[in-house]
Amino acid sequence: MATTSVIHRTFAVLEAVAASGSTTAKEVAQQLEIPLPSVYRLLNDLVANQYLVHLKDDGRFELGPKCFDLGLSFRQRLLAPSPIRQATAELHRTLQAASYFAVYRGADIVLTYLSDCDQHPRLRPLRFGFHEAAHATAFGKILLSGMTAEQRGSYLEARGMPILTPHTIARQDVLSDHLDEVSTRGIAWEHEEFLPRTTCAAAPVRNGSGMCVGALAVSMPSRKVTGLEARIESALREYAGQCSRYMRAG
Amino acid sequence: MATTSVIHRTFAVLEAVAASGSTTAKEVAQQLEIPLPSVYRLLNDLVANQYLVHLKDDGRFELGPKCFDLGLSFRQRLLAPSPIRQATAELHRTLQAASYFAVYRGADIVLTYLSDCDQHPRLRPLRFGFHEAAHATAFGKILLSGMTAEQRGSYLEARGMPILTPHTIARQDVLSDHLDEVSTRGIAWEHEEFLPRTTCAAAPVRNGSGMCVGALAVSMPSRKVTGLEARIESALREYAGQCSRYMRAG
DNA sequence: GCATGCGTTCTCATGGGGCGAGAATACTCC
DNA sequence: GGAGTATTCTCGCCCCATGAGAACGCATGC
Repeated sequence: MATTSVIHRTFAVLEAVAASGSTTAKEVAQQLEIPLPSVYRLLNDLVANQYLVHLKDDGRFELGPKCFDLGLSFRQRLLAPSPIRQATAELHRTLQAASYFAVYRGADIVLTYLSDCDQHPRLRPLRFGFHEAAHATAFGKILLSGMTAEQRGSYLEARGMPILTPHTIARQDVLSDHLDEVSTRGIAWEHEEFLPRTTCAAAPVRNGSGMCVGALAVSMPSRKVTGLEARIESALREYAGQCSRYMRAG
Repeated sequence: MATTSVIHRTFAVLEAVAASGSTTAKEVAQQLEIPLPSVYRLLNDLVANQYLVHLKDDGRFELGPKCFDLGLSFRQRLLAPSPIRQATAELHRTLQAASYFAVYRGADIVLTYLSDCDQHPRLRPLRFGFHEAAHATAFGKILLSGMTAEQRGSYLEARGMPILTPHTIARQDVLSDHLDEVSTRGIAWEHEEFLPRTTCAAAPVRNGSGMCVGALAVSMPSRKVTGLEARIESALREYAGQCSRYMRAG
């Protein structure tokens, strides 16, 4: 499948170490079904490149500093710019709800900022860099609705549409109709399709050409939403508009 | 030098992308002096493994989500346990100074927690995962003094003793004498050897066998230190003692 | 001291597959 | 439609990754 098997293997080893936190050459070998000498070669190469460290005491391997550096570089590159962060934080304050900002990244959809607090915590699986389940999140719907039909098709093809709750939209045609509506309304709602008892809403952020480039979203316990729909939508539009203004300027 | 050149090359490409934030195949090729087709092969393998993404719009390559995952795993593995973090934070509050906690990690010396605030900010280059310049930091001196002579020798051999300020100790024999003193006093001072106008101090944290396993440290503007030396030392000893107690228990 | 076990490295013959020049293709922008 | 650029394909060469097996180093136990 992958052209160069060495590289694939190397990352398999690296990820095996990452997953277990701390492991031995033997464990990696039997887990990945690679002969021991080869595993040692790979591990040593990874150590030489500072992606692993070899703990001499007990002969275990763990992640090395370069792994963290990569993470930092990724974060630095992707973190939403300060005006966007501010708008997201104000949305959080205004609606008393955890707020999110997401963008396209190549073919992907990625969360690049979150604003929450102890009273209004983020949804558990959501974090900076989150890039799954677009079909079941409000910001995902916004960004899916901004794609061309074929982009969206290959996106859903590649990732599938996992069923996360009884309300998750699991059929492409249903989703497609739903996204048309999202697109015309300029707001996406997500009612317990991602997590039980949780509702999200999102609005698009556009650049100078009017193209959708991002999504601003909030999450709330479903019981708190009733009656506030209009207020949520107008706040989303308001702050998404702020973001769009920044996008047009920059 | 590295046995498997493929792996070395692959990481060279990955790091080139990380360093530039966003780059093209051609730039990588001429920067690393690797023929273009080979660069594309490596880039595509990295994309296939989710360590890079290929931005279709402008044909640039950037870091992929797996990079962030690695960073998270590293952080999760290394972050100091909660009692240690609390002790470090209390030291910060007590002395009104940014506080740090560092440990051994294989042959390395790594910062695994920092506690600071706007009034008492951390030293700029210091961050979670920092693992350089042990000869010029207080916590580094503590942990170097806890090594055997040959461990320390090979450590300094491998990393050298870069001169960071006019006061940086740059000779191994001088450092060695200094570390003997540190070891007997049970406190390390660092006076503007790492950053100008900045002074640090550290105390060892020991496990049940009395072996040094960590270092608790503070940094302050040098002008604020005068007259407080005794108070700083006793607070360091106090909270390092708390950490040691935790280490004996765990 | 000798035996045992485990982690790690070495040796070496084999052949899979990585390599890179060059060409071909797929784009985009005038 | 043509020039320029980004990306992939082709293909034969030969390098070097591979893995079985053995050897080494270093514990611990008897």
